[in-house]
Amino acid sequence: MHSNEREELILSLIRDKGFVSFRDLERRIVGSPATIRRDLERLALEGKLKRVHGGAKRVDAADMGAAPSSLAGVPFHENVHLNLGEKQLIGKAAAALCQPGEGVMIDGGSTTLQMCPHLAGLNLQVLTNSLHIVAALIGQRGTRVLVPAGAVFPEQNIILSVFGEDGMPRFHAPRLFMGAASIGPQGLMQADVVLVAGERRLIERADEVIVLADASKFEGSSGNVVCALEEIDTIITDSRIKRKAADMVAAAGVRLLIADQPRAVKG
Amino acid sequence: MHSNEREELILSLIRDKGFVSFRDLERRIVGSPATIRRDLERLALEGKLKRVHGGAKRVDAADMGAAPSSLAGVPFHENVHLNLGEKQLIGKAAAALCQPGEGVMIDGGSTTLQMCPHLAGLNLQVLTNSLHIVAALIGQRGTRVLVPAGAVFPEQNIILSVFGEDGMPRFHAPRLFMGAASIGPQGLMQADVVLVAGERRLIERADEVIVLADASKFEGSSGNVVCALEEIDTIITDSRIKRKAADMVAAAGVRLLIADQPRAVKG
DNA sequence: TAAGAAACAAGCATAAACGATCATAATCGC
DNA sequence: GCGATTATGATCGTTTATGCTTGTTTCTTA
Repeated sequence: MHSNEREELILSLIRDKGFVSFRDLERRIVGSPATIRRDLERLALEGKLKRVHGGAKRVDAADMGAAPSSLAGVPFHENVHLNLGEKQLIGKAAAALCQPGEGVMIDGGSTTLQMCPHLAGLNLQVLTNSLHIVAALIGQRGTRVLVPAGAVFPEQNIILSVFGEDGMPRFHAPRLFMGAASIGPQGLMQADVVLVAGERRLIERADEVIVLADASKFEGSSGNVVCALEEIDTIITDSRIKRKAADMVAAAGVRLLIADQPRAVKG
Repeated sequence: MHSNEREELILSLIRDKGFVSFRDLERRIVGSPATIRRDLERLALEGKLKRVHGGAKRVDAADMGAAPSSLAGVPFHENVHLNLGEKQLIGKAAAALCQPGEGVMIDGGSTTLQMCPHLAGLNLQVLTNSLHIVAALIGQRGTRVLVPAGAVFPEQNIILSVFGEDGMPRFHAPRLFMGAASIGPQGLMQADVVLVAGERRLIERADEVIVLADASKFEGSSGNVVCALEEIDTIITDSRIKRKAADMVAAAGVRLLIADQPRAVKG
């Protein structure tokens, strides 16, 4: 029985009843409990199900960090579902890098979005140009949200300054958290050219640039270069990153954090 | 029987009847009383039900604490439904005052919000500090949304500049559309003092100040004065406005438009 | 108001489920 | 083919869910 078959079976069972017990899977699947667990783990990381003690269940909106605010009424990209579990772990690891009370910048993206739930209570001042991030942070106890001046770009749901200035002349932060469409030898890339200008400005204002990118981001390489690898200080990814990619990153002097293996720090 | 099944059963019973007795759950659930208690405890912690002696019941508004925006008078989401018909007419009349292609400013509020649907296709550039307005205009064909720099105030859902400047130094518009908590001899008033500073700044940037206020706004007079009647150029209201209020407005030299009787322009 | 019954909370024991680690087999890429 | 990577199976210590017991609180009713 191949992993494809198992995966299909598991997901179809969950689709039908919303939940499968581990014992049920043990009966239906030829294979050791360990294999089943690994299947569940993988599928959970991809955001296709949610693991619970004794089995697994369907993912619902509450698991995706959907913001209650009306701003979140803007349809999210399918991207949010992709590798959801990994993004949640990466987001949590990124949030752990924030010092209580400091100011940070958070760029828009489905991965950086997963930082937000973990920022409550840190009393941060968060500058972001992403309305998705604003919606996720709004109403969070102790978190102050700052936005630059500019025009709202509805497709990306971000604010970009239209005059030369953006009303945040003196803002500087110890840390900037960024997403990425892909990361390759050329550097960090975004699929959308509109994003680039805004991100360049954020980079200039940060002491440390931290990039949140799950392992899949190291595969393709299409897009517009935002910055070279050398400009990045830290990349947070997951353990499925290929050795080759990890070597490339290390060669550029970038610190690499593996979110799902907190102790394993390569580079 | 797994915790998911139990959870689903409990919540569905509560959804249907508003209450489940503990004995009822004991009969339906295979498991010890302790397990059921723990389920109820957990669900109550998640806010999905409210525990009462002998069972559990649906959570209602009284259990959820004061709504966050209720600090500023009537909560926004309730306010939206109040006098909705009049507000829609007033909003439509206000939108009719906009010239295609021009830049306008729209202050936050449940009445100004009703302008938004009628602005599509006018190719306006709208500066607003209200995230509610942003959400309503976003994705609208031909409308460009501008926001000032600043901190997001979650209770009012608006952006207020925190540094001296707001990144819109050269912005000036022929028209500003404002809401109001009440209008009296002292002038235009808002229930929330936080709103005042932001609105003052908008007023300074406008050639013409247009206030959207249904007739009920002329009754009470509690709040903080934003500007005197003389600073207002136009008020759009509905035909239920009292003669006395209309006279007061006219005496201040304000143009009064009646939204539900387009031809009747008093003053 | 006081006694009895029901409901409840807290602590403890146990078995199932879990995560981590290592070893082995299958697969892939050069 | 050979090394590297990946998938699988087995083991072990830890965590979690559940059930039971005990003592306390709350409701009922006489």
